Amino acid sequence: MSAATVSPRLRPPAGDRAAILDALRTAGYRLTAPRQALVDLLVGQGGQCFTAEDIYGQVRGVTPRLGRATVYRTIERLVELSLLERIHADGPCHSYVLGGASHHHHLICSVCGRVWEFPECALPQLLLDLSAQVGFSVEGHHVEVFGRCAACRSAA
Amino acid sequence: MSAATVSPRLRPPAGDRAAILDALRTAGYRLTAPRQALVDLLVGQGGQCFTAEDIYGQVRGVTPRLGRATVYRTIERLVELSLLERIHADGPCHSYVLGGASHHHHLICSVCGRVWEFPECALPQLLLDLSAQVGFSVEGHHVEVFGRCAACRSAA
DNA sequence: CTTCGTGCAAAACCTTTGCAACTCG
DNA sequence: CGAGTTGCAAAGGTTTTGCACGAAG
Repeated sequence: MSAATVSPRLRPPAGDRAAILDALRTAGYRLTAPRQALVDLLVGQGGQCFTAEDIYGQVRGVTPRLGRATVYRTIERLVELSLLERIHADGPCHSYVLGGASHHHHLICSVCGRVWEFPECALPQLLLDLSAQVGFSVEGHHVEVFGRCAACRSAA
Repeated sequence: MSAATVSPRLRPPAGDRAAILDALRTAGYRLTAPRQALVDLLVGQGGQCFTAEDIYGQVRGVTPRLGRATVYRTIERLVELSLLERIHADGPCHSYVLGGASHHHHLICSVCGRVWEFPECALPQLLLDLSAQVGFSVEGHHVEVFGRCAACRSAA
């Protein structure tokens, strides 16, 4: 990949354990052991997207007593705080990626599931103009681009 | 709404009962009574998005003997034929809208759930350029804009 | 201490599947 | 008729909830 020459550039998804725990504490949530274990796991996903059930499966190997409900509740909390972003990929219900704090969009590899973020909002003015035409007040938007990343293309 | 002056314009989602039945037949599927009842219901959604369970709930009042499995199987078939489009809105799993045959994007009212389609692909060249930078081969993309439609704004 | 969080288990959902009966073409 | 469809019921999966115990601040 030679992405370094043009801007805006792509950057790897954020996954800062300390920052996440900090945000949790700041929001008034307790820093419990299960939450820390889960944050560790999430950071360990390396920017790939995952489902709640994925995480539950993985956590069983590390902290077997950690319950399914805690996984779901923690994920929900992180989404509320925009530390985790729910992405709307196909498949068994919701997937998530780390690092939803800043506004951005996704580039999703259909082979390996890895996600890249667009650090800038690339929504064209055109869409906003069209929305205004029908009296629409835009509250948010979501852009997903699907394709094959370089690694998966060369592997084929 | 005064959308008529600028192009590309918005158009209401397609919902042509005859065309759908025709497409089903052309694809080699039988035109059974349950399928026709379901198509009627889908057309009757008036461009709003819905879940499979929504449809099942509604069909019970009209054709009580029509089973849940038939609803799910019919929806799947229509999606395969691009007569129905799976949209990735939040909420209890998958939602759908009628009229996925042409490439377009969605404008979704967060209050009433009504969906407008962008008849043209408005994905900015920028995103494609960025994708190319990281060696990504783009296979598809999906754009959703959330907001409040004119009717829901004036109702507030 | 008091409140918030956890684990467990069960419940609630949504979706898919197996199979005998049925019906469109 | 015969292949494709349907209904029913049950299974499979995911997500949510209730509650008593436990831990954090």
